[in-house]
Amino acid sequence: MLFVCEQANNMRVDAEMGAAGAQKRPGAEAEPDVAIRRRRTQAERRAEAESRVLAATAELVAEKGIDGVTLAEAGERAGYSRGLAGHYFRSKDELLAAMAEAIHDEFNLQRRERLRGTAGLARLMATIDASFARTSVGMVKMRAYIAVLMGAAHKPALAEAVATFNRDSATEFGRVIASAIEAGEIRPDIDARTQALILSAALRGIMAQWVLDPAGVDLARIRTEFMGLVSRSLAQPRS
Amino acid sequence: MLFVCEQANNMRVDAEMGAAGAQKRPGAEAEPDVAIRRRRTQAERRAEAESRVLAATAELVAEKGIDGVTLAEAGERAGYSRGLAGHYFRSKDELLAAMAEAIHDEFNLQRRERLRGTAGLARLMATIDASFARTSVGMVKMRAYIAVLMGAAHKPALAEAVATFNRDSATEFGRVIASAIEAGEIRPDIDARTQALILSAALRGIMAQWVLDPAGVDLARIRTEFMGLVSRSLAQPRS
Amino acid sequence: MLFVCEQANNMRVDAEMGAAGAQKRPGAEAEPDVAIRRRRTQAERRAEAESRVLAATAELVAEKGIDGVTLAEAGERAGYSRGLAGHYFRSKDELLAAMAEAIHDEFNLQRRERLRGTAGLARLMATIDASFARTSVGMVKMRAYIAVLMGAAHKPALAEAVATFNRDSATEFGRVIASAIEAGEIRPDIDARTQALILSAALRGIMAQWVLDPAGVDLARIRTEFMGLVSRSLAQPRS
Amino acid sequence: MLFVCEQANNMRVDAEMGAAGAQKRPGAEAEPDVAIRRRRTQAERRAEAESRVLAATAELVAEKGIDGVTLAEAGERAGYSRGLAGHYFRSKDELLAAMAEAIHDEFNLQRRERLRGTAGLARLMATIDASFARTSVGMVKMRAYIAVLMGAAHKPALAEAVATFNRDSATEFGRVIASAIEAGEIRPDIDARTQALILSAALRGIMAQWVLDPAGVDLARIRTEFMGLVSRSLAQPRS
DNA sequence: AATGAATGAGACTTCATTCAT
DNA sequence: TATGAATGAAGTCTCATTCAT
Repeated sequence: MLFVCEQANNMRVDAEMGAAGAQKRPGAEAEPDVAIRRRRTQAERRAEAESRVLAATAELVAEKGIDGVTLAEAGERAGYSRGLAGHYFRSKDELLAAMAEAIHDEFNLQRRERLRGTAGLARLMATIDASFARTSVGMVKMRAYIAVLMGAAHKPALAEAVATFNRDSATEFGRVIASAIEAGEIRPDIDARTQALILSAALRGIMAQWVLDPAGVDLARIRTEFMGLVSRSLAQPRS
Repeated sequence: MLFVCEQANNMRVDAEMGAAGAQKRPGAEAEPDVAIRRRRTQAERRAEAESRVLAATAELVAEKGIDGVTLAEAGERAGYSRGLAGHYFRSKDELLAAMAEAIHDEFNLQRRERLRGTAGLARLMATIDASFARTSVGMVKMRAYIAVLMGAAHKPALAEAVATFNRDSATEFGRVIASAIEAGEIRPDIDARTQALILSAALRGIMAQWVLDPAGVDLARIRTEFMGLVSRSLAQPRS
Repeated sequence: MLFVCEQANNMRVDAEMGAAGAQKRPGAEAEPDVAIRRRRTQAERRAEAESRVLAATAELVAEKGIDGVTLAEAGERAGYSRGLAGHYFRSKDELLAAMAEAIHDEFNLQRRERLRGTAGLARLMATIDASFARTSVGMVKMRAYIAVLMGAAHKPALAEAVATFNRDSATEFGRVIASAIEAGEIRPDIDARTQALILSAALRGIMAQWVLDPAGVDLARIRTEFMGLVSRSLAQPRS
Repeated sequence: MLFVCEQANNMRVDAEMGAAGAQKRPGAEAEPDVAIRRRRTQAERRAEAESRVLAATAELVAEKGIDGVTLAEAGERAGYSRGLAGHYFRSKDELLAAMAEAIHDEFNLQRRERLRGTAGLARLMATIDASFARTSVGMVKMRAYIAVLMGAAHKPALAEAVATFNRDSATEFGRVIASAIEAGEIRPDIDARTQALILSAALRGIMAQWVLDPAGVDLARIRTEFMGLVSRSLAQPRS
């Protein structure tokens, strides 16, 4: 099971190639093609290995929690050696931060696709729907995501990443709500920023509850009821 | 099992002197009575020491997370020896479970007091309000509480306790909503059980967000908006 | 093979007992004798174990150098578990620092005994002689000592200890030379401080050479020649 | 094998450009000549790269000690890749041995220049002076030199090199002293070989002390006092 | 020739747990 | 009962070394 998240990995690859380009070593000028092809291949191998390690890390986080992961197991689960994860990410914190970013990027990608072409209240609903839709990719990523969110309380390396998530999420919701208010589709007597935070936090709480007890949480029903709750609560009342 | 003292760091000496004071109360009496009183004193000491250890554990969980706690530090933070926590609770898992129970008991006590004499929609609102009110005791317990909730995903010892929390919370909310529906104060076209789960999870999500970023979360405002959101959404519409 | 160095270990023991005394635990007042005897026994065991670990560390340093020592091996060589050295000294740096101090203390003790009742030029000669005499306790300690001295260049934890050694050595030599000058036994046209540094450093260089190549260094002959060299060089010329 | 460049951190680009400049010297010629020139260029590049790696290694040894050096860092510090040092020298031991030899060669070169045209006691003094003069090239090489000397105790790869150093140094001093005795400039009642060892070891001890604590060691003053000490001690007394 | 990807061994360090006092 | 001594397992991290490109 691999991460798609081409952004995160490509960025890494780009960085490497950039560095390699700047550091042209002697003897490479004669056969630039060969050199470039060689490096690309190395870089690709590395990118794929990193991707696999991140995916394996997510699995392990989902299974054992943030503190249950070990660098060695992440490497092995990815099909490599015990030392590889440490070799790439230097420390457990960095590994976790990279994993968090990868998941976040993937979620963002999904959300953007779902929101394409929506606006106003419909866009807000689509945003909420996208949160529930994430669960369709399976519980592993969601468990890892939730674990990262909570782990931020004690791991500075994660706190940074999570702060970004929060900013992104809050501004996204806030913008949508504000524009729906302007469009007259959402009642103007609410505070967009506060509502955004409430919705974001509530969705996370629901997802957390789901990953903790999938059998006890009927997610489809919750999705329906939650969206009804929100629309009844925020929709502009008919005058 | 409740926390007795808010400040876990009181010098142990104080505790001893308190106990000594209690011991010297009356005059001299017959043998059996002395034995009984002595035993009571021992039991009291033990209870107080346990209580302090649990409070210290909660502090440490709040600071460092479930996995950051160590038995030795729990004992020391409580003002006792490195070995005491292990001596009382045998293992780290049992210590954590006991701590979780203690926090839950305390929260329950608070809630019951707040709900006394309410009914229907008002009782639902009071229940929600009680959740926010918990935060007034400070962030330490709430952080520990959230940590326990999330830790349940990977620690069987906690899973049991958290399952109880969930049952309690869901039934409490569910009962209140159902009775409010019966009373005609809440619209009947919602599913009480699902709404209960949503509210419970949403509140937890909000609390989690708060403990993660207290400065970024205006809890008072959220309380107002959230209660408005709920009442608009659930209240029986005027026909 | 144990360190004698009662000072270092006693200090540790005292500290522990002092702490224990201050931290009187409840229930201990009734049988102070038992309590004290218990603690003393524990403390003694601990002191002996520490002493053995330090001696084992010195052996290992002599064999493999500062960086070749491992905490685990120090514990095992001392006849305990792999974890003990780490348990006592927390870190490799602290272990090495403690070992350095122990050796220094032992050397100081020896020197003081040898100097008892000497003065003037004779005292200077006795000081030099004491340096050579150290070698009689075997090469292990001397190798470890030299290793510590040089290791100070890269290990802050050792640098501190070695700075003390240097101060001690320089002031000792300096005082002796200065008083011999006053007594008219050493020519006054030399700088006592500089000569002290030269003698101290030269002796260390000789010892280093010896531990590096014991077969190639005839220490007895060097002792004679060196003392002749110094006395010819420093003695007050007959007018 | 000598160090070519004092500043190891010159950009590699400079080296390349220098080589390129050398390559463009004359005009176009016949095939074989071109081949030869090319090969010479390759060899030169290699020699320069090795030299830089060795210089970088000396820097790192000076900073972090023998065990603190890593192959990767040696390559990078020299301005090349992480793999180069390992590629050239196969193993860390060989790298260190090569570095030791390079430093020794450089020191020997300096000494020979200083001794040119001296004889007898003056030559002995010049030899001593040369030791102090080494310090003028900066502390880096001297620190590395001392580190190598001490490292020989535990690293077979260095032991061989250091044995050579010792032989060279002892024979050099021994020869000079013996010839000065023959010339009647040094008293005949000393043992040349032993004195040689003493002087050599003493100088090393002084240098070690200096690199450990440059601020606390007034090298100029020590040089003066030490040479005075030696000349007073060894010079043939006027009959 | 040169780079850097990958491995695996080993050290430090931290604790839960057991046990002696 | 309470303390803390001692063990040993595990995890993080760092590198020397090998190997593919």
